[in-house]
Amino acid sequence: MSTDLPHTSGAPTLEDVARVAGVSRATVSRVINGIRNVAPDIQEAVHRAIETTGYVPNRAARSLVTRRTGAVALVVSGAGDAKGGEPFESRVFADPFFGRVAGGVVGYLRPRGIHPVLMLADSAQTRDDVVSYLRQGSADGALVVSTHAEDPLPKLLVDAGLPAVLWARPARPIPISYVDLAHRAGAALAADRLVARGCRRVATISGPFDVPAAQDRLSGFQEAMAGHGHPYVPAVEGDFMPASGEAGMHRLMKEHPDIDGVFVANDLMAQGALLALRDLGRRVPEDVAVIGFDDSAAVTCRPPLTTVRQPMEDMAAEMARLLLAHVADPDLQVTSVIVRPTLVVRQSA
Amino acid sequence: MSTDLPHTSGAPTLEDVARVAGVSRATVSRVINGIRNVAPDIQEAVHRAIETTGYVPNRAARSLVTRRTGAVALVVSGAGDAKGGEPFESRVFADPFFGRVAGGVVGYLRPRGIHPVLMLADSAQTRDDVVSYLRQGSADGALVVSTHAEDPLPKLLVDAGLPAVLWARPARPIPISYVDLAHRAGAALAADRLVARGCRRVATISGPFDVPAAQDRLSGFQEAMAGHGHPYVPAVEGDFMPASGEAGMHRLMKEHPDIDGVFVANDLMAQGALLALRDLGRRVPEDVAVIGFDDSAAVTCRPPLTTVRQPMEDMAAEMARLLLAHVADPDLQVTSVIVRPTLVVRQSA
DNA sequence: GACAAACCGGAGAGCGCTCTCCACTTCGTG
DNA sequence: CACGAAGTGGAGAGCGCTCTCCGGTTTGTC
Repeated sequence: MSTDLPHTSGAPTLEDVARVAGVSRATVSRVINGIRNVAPDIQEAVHRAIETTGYVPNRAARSLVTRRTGAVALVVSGAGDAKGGEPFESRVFADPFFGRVAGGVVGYLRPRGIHPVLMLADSAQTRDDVVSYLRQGSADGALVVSTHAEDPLPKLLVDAGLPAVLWARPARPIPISYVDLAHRAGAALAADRLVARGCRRVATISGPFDVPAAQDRLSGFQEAMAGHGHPYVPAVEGDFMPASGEAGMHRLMKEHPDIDGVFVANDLMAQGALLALRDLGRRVPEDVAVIGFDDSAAVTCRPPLTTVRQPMEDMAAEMARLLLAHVADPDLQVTSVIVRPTLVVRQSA
Repeated sequence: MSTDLPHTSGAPTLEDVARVAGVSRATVSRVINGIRNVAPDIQEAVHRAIETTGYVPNRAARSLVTRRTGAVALVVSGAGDAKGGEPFESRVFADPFFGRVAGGVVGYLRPRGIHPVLMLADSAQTRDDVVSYLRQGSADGALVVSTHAEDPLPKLLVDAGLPAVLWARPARPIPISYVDLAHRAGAALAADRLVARGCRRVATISGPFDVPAAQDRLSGFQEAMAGHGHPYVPAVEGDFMPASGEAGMHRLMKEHPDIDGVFVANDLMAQGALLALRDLGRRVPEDVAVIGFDDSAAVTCRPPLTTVRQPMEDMAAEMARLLLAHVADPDLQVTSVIVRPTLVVRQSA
């Protein structure tokens, strides 16, 4: 019969399905959303009608009434103008760190039928864009990874009453949920290992002092070394990039030629440090033991890097879980999840 | 006056703005969307009303009527079960290749106020999810990066009449727009360089034979070498990962100890090849010259890698541009954009 | 000064969906 | 056998926005 066809061109609507199934729109909606009891034979008829019409619910119409989108923003926030050269987006996404976080988020969200929207916030303008984006109901909440400590975005989100979860504790305390690593404990793991190996002259290459994680790793390491009877640990500051690890290692060896153990605040810099050590003719781990942090680039190093593993995928998944909880229950209390790192022993220490 | 306040709790709507500005909904809509002429003083009044109410248009309501979402899907498609071990999302996003593509896409899309939705398609189920996602109007089109040659997703998209643009030419010709690199020309650049340096015994480490780009790089290189009077070029197959480059290099040197130049089909494998060469005590470039491809990991190599640069960010931006054109005009003809690579000379050759 | 042409702003009809009533069955129970 | 409780499905009111008509007001032109 001709009335079985959609009445207008374009995608079939609920109305079309209802007509084909011989029921009302409301019933079809119930079947689709699994609400209340609908007699089995009618459910069956509706499913058949959906099948034959090729119906797919319209997301915009649905979220107009439910006030939910089934999307979350994954925003990378930082200072775009910090260093010249490449644009922010190139630097950010090229970092394996981001990739692993994205992987963890997607791994958790995908089975739940929700997808992350990639956003970058590197200026006042783009930060406002993120807030607007959420306010217009384009996403239900935000997962925020800040590259800079003083990032104002988290506060903007809190002030706007938008659900959000942060990667890492914010520099300035604000009422927002976050997931972080026990950096100090991780650094202590490295210190223990170095001492256990018999290293006597230990140094460290830290991350930028203005990022809390870098501070924690540094002070955690120094403290643990102090506990092992080494009150003074030479330290140089890097920027988490390989080149700074290389330069830092050179400086360290020049100033303290007898160093026999180094804790480097992330794997990327450790990679550079390894290069420097090789150039200087020092064997790793025989002459100098090296421990990295993150377990991000460890296997591609020569020798394979002993490192403090940060389970980024798990942490990212945890962020997603927390965010969905906040979205489901706006009154949910702010919480923090601190994950414990583990030491992965390979060959460099 | 009390009527200036939104009549209900929740976000202000067009209606609220209209009331405050003393005009109709339609006029506010016109001002916001910049359609037709609205008297300057009224525009002014509307803007003020928007300001005071803190109005933000509701995306769902808007796209319900415009049938546009202002979002595109960025889908990474491939075979998830190919190799055991880590889940697909971890492998994919950890690859700097993906990061650069994402960066290019975001760089182009962001100034236009549109954001990519990250999706993964690694099974029949998830491929259907992508199609459904687009069909329900959650995104206006798809940017597809396939990791596998026989990926069925592009065809599904074409069959569903959904706007989509591919990264790289599909293995099987289908009517879909794509952006690709002139791989053969790039390989020829490498051949020319090696020959110009005086290399006499040249070999190559190729990518997997089932990916078209790898084939093109291999045959393009062989052909160019033939043109230089070298009809036979020893070749081993890798999988684009560092370890396979290292293994390949060892095999090559064992079978042909007099090799003095190698073209490696991507930088990641070249990185591994460099490691192998160092282990074998060969100096680069004095004993063996090495040229990579992509310019992705080149600067972190020792020595810095001479490589064929693939401008991924530009290509990704071009994909985005093409997709938006297809979205704006559904009848737009299918096109392909082939980008020319350049040789970046560093120290390895 | 009259008439058309341009301009401006309002009314109102949906876009496709969810969800709250309500009416109608069908049971179980005293 | 009557009566309320539970279960089942329909009607209809919006969600917030865009956009087509249309009527009213200016402006230009002979």
